[in-house]
Amino acid sequence: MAKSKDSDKTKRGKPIVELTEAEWEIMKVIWEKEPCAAGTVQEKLTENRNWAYSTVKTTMDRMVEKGFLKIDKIRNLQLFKSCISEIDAKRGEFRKMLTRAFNGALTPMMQFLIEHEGLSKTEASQLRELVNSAKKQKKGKRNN
Amino acid sequence: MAKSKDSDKTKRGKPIVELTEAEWEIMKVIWEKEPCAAGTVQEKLTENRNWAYSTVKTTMDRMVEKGFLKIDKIRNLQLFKSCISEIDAKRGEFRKMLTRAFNGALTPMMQFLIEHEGLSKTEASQLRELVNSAKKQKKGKRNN
DNA sequence: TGACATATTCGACATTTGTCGAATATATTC
DNA sequence: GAATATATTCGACAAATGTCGAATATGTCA
Repeated sequence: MAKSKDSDKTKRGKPIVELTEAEWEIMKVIWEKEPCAAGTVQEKLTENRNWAYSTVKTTMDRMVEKGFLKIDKIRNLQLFKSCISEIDAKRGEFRKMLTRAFNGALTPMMQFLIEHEGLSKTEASQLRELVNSAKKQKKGKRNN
Repeated sequence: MAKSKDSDKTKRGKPIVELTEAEWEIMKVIWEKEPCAAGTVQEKLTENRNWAYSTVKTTMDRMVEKGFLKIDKIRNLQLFKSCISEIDAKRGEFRKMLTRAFNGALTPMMQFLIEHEGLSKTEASQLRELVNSAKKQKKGKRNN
C-alpha cells in the first residue's frame, strides 16, 4: 500500500513539493530537456551558474533520493527524468509563501498586492480579464 | 554612509528580506508583542512549537546579527524589537516565490492560480472587487 | 544574607544545502 | 590494445539552520 511519508504536509494525497534554489535551477533544465544526462544539465546551466560538473551531479543525485528525479540507465549512461511536474513545483512554492506570509489565505495576499505592491493599471486590468475568463471557463473544480 | 550589503538583491534601496521558517514564527510574535523578552516569545510559541527557551533565544540572537531584530537592554533584561516590518517580510516572501516559480512576473502567477488552483467563485469575486477598488484609490505609486 | 527563580552566555551537535576534486569505470578511436 | 575522452562514484568541507543543555550572572524576598 502507499504509505504516507513525513514529507506529506497535507496528510492526504500528493506531498507538497519544496525545492531549494539550486534544485529549481536544475528542474527547469530537466523539464525542458528530459530525459537528459547530468552533463547536459551542467552545460545548459553555465549560462547562469558557474557550477562544476560534480556540483550539478551531486545535487541531482540528492534529488533522486528525495524523489524529485529518477534515472533511466542505458549502459553506463544515466538519463534523468522528472518525478514531479512543473505545476506541482509552482504549487508548492506558492503554498509555502501563502502559508508563511498570509496565513494560508488568498484574499489577504491580494489585498497586500494592491495596497503595498502598487499594482499597475496594466496589471490590474490583466488581472480583471483573468478573473472574468476564469468565471466562464471554470471546468468544475470547486464551487464555494 | 550607508554602504550597500550583499544581501541587497535589488542593488538599490532596502534589501529584500528573507526569513526562515523559525524566523517567521518568531517575528510574528515580535510584531504582536514588541518590545518583548525572549521568554515571552518562547511562552507564546508553546502554542505551536515545542521549543526550549534556549532554542528560541539562540535563534533570536542570530536574528539580531542578521539585522532583523535589535535589543534594548534594561538592567540585565533584554527587550527585543523588530528592525523589519511585516510588510517587508511579506514582500520578501512573495518576491522570492515569484522569482523562483514565475520568472518574476505577476501575470503568469495569476494565470496559474486560475488554471490550476481552481479559484472559487467567492475568491474570484473578491479578487474582482479588490481590483476595482484598486483602480480608484490608487495613490500614485506606479502608472504604466 | 541566603535560597530560589530568571536571564543570559556559550559551546555543541545533527541536518541540509552548496560546492568540489580525486579516483575509478567505461567508451571511443587510431 | 593503449591513449584519450567521458561518466560515475565518493568522500569532504563550509555555511546555514534547527535544537539544546550546562554554566554563569542577576534579581527578589523572607
